[in-house]
Amino acid sequence: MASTALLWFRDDLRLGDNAALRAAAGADALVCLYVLEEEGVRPLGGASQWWLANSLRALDAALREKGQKLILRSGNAAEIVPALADEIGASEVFWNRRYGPAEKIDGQVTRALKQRGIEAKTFAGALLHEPDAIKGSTGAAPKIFAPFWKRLRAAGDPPAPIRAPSKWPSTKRVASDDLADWSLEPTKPDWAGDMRDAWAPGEDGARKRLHAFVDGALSTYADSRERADRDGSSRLSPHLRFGEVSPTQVWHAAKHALDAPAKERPSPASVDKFLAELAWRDFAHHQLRAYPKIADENMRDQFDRFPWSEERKGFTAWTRGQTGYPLVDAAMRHLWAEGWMPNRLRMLTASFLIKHLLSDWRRGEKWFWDTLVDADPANNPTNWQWVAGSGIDSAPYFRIFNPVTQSEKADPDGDYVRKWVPEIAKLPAQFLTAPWEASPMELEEAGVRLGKTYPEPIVDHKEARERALGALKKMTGK
DNA sequence: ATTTTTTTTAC
DNA sequence: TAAAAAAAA
Repeated sequence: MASTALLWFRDDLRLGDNAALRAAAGADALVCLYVLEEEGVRPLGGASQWWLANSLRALDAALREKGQKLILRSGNAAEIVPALADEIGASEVFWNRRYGPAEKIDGQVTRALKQRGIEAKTFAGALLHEPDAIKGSTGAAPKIFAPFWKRLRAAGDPPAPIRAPSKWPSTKRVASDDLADWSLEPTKPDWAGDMRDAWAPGEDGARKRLHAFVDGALSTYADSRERADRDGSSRLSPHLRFGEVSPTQVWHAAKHALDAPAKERPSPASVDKFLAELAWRDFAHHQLRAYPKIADENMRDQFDRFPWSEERKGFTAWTRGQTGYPLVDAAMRHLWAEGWMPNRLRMLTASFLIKHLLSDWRRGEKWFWDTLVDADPANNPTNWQWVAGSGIDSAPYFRIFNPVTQSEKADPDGDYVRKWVPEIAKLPAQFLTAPWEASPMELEEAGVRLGKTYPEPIVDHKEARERALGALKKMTGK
């Protein structure tokens, strides 16, 4: 009897290194499905929705070249997947495993399929190593990154990536939603223009980005990643978020760069740093799994009694890039325009919101969730709790970034600030980190009127720092 | 994955 | 006296 397989795509919108796909392609007929889930997973923010729409289009186009197409359905996956499996007469349903609260849905799907006599076949592919593979001396995954990273390294390289199937089964005609009806992309104000220029969602875009990075910025990654004025980041985060490239593919590509001739070879320190960043992604997924409410609850409950400021004006100024601290503002405007900012500036802007404005980290996390194209249910809350100090493994409460010092280090010539805060672009570089220090004459020559064309700092750094240290110290009870 | 203050060291 | 290192937050 001819077999039919259902392949359920989720956060793995790729054909390469896709174990579930490889296995499903062994059937006689194949149907590929994506479900816009309305239950059991965190609803996507605006920027991520834009990315998803483009990634789904890219995946559908790639599948059509193979005689397939991507079937779209929306609703509760626990009902949709078994129903579709029934509809097409599938004997097996394939997917790559995901981790965290979404596992509950997958369990429901598995049980519903079993009742119908259909087998769920699941595979690894979302992380470098599956959560259960990394264990500390207690048998649980280490809750601190350093030992986690040590264990992950000790586990060795993840298995080599596998290729997309070379032979494809036939497909079946199945009704699909129309992507346009999902309204994932902006219409009235089309705010995605800068995103279209900055990104190429989809597996091809991911592959090109990976190669560009491995052949380019990786060589100086350890230093360049700290610089806002250089393209030192890999910019792979949204591709990884939607699984257009697997962390395994990225890991092996970075390691492979060490085999290049000496002249083109990246420094081992840079490769190591980059691999550690990849490991942070695994670490965050472990954290999400251990703390399903990581986006809503402090991991350290002493933060439950911290008197966060409910004030709105400062928060709004932060979201709009109007704090009066040029590097903070540049980064927040960059985020709004391209749906992304480099890691160092995420730390700086998050620190500013939490420590300088005393805003609850959850407000900031939600803003990033809505505006980042790479908004990830594990990474985003993990990193916000890290900056807040409320995470199990996190920065100590007294770690407060100085926005001026950071500006001097990350953007010494002011190129990044000039790009995103053009109203002060004519100021000499020395004042682009702190325009309030320029004399009235220098401000006038640059066409800057503080408080009019560009804000005065909404808080004084020294005062804000002392205020935060006092409040945080009081919270700890010491 | 820091900043600021204090202390030490090196001219 | 200034830079570097250490300590404290």
